[in-house]
Amino acid sequence: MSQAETIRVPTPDRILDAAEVLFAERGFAGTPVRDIAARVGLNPASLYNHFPSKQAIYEAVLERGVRPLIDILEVAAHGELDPDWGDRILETVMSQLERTPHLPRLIQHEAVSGGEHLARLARRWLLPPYAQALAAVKRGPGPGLAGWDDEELPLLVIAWLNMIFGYFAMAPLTAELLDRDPLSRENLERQTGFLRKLALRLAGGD
Amino acid sequence: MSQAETIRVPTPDRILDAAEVLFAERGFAGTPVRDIAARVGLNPASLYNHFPSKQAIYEAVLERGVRPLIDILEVAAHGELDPDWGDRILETVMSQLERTPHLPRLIQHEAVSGGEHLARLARRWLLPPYAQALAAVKRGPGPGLAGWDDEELPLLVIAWLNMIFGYFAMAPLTAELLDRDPLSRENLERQTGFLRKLALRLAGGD
Amino acid sequence: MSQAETIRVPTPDRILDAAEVLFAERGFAGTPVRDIAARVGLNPASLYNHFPSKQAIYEAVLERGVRPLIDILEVAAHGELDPDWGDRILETVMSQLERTPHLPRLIQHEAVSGGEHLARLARRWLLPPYAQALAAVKRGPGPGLAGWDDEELPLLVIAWLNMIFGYFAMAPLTAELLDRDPLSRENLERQTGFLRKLALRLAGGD
Amino acid sequence: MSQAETIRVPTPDRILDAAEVLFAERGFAGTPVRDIAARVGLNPASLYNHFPSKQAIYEAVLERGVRPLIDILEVAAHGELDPDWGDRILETVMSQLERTPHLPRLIQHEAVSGGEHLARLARRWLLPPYAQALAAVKRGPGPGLAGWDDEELPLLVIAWLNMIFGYFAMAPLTAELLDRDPLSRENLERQTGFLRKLALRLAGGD
DNA sequence: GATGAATGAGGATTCATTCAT
DNA sequence: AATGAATGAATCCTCATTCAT
Repeated sequence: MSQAETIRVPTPDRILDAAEVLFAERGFAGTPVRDIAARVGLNPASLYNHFPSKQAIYEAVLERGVRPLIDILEVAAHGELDPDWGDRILETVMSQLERTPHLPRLIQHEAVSGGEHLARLARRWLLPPYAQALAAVKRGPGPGLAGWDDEELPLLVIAWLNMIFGYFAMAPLTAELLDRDPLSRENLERQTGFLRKLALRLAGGD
Repeated sequence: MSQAETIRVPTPDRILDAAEVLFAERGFAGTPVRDIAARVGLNPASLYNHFPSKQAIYEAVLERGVRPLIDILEVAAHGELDPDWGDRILETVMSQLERTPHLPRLIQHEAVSGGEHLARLARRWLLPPYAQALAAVKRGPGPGLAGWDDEELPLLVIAWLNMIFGYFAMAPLTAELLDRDPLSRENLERQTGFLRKLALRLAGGD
Repeated sequence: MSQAETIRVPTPDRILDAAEVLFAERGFAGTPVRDIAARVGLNPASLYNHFPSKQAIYEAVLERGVRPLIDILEVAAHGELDPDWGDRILETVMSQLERTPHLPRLIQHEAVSGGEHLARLARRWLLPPYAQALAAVKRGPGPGLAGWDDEELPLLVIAWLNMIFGYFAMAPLTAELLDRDPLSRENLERQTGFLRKLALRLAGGD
Repeated sequence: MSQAETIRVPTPDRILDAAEVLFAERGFAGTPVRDIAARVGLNPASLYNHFPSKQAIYEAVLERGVRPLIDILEVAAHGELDPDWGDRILETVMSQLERTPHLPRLIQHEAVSGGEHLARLARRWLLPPYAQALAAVKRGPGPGLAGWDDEELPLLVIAWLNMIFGYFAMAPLTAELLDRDPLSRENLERQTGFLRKLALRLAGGD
């Protein structure tokens, strides 16, 4: 346990850690390389010993952050479609996002920008899980999806994504509105419970 | 009719038009004044005849875009709470956002950044309508809000905002995912219908 | 006449003047933009109001310097082939180079580097006059070219160019060797006379 | 014979080999240490195990390249002044330059720059052979130097150097103009023959 | 109102060099 | 003898802004 303190996090990871926070807060253009370096306690030039460019850092941050989510969805997509299927995904995703609470903001930044980044981002990372989610929803897990047309399903998935990611991405704003920290463990659990309830209603099975 | 062509849009408005698009696409930091000027067909220096700073342009864009939304909510808050209350707001908001489709992305940029901008933004523009929306929901419009606790209502409002605004803000991404333009009149109407249906379910009145 | 003093040299020209000297002295890579700006009495950023890049400045310097030489050769190529033809070219070229004594060093820098610059340089500026010079020599001006094979003529032209340009380009070195300024009017005249005499010998018509 | 392949060129020499090419191509300022290292297949830091600085590498390259030329001239200066004296020097120099074809470009770079390097270069390496060449010419080797004034002799020597070195230094340019490799054995022999013929004419003895 | 020119501050990145390993 | 990581000083260039015209 005292060992944990002496574990040396490799420099590239420390760079990505710093960059993740800053990119999430201020976006790509709003984040000077210098600030990333300062946060790592490094000279800006040193970053270039580990990454060839700011752009590369950005992409590495995205890759590193999105990967676990994709894995979750992939596993879920191949898992059993028992009645708790939806709950399990929701809970896994929420607890993963709790670990990387900056990621949704980063993705939001990206999505909102709609630049070239996005194209690659969407094709490489978002399209597959989106397709999986859609497929899963169509196959109808446990509670069923009574009352939704097939052509409404994509909108449902998107609305769902907006609710989950939006909650994290909008955290700074929500904090202002609610006057409390939306990312605290307590509030995250409340939000998870809320979303589960909401899902139930949307599934419309009751 | 040929008059329409010769209508001279005042320069400040043309500046705000250009800035709105660019700020929405690339965020504040990612948008050089030069690009705004170029889009208006103006020398960068000329912008300073109309606005004192880039920052001022940004705030004017926000103000101009958010104002109508606030007005809508204010009117709605004082209007009659007939059974169609929710539908009317939804439709008015959606059609207003159709006219300024970049605005949600701008707000997203802001919300996601959580910088100083946001504080003012929230206090001046978002808190009031949020409070109104919350109050309205609590008073229980037409269909009622069966089954939600009082402390869940804020989360419900936020989720609702995320769904509405997210649809617009994520348009560039959604376009990739759905392979069609989410902001076309047809798709906007579909989304409005979808949200109405969704609201019904959330209200839980069935 | 006192008017001449008050003539304002346009800033772009002043930039090119400064750049010409520095590029000739230290080459492209060895010349910081900052130094060019300082020589003009300008902030480095200001250069970019007149030229889009350091590279563009470099090319403008070359273009501006080489143009008159090309014009000379073009005129000469179409002029009469009287016995003094060679002398006239030599004298015109020498007096032109006297006015832009840095140019040969610049060209030397370029030629010696053999990079992409050179390819364009050669094709656009040097090939035509070279071809003209070669053609002129072949048609045999006044004194004739007794004793040289056709296939030796290109080498003769090149050797000739090396002698003319080399004298200017090597001036810093020659100054060391001769212990006097090779670019002084007096020495330039001596060199011109020398080259004329040398040309006579090479032409072989003794 | 298979031994030739396994001969281990000492690292310092491999460094100088790489540096010679790059310095000749791009000059001192235009050549990053990193590129030299890469060409040797070494880490940039490793160069500093063999040379104390980039500058030192540069000077070592010059020293190594110029030394044989100096030796040639020294031998020649003390050799017999038989009628073939000039031819012998010419041929020895040409064949030496054939072995280090980058050297003239390097010297050109230096000469053209006229910086501090040059001063030392000239005093240490160029002045002595220049003086020798001048003396030799004055003493009048074989064919004699009919028709040149004493004060023209330095110019003659310089012109001569320009022709010899220029041919190598300008090779990249000449290749463009002549559309063939000026440094191929065949063309070098042609050039040697051409220069011999030219020397004869300049000596003016016929 | 519009603009060309100017500029201080800052932007990402490169460079030569050092040093612990 | 080699290297990965670090760094201060530059390097080219962009940016928001000012000001005289």
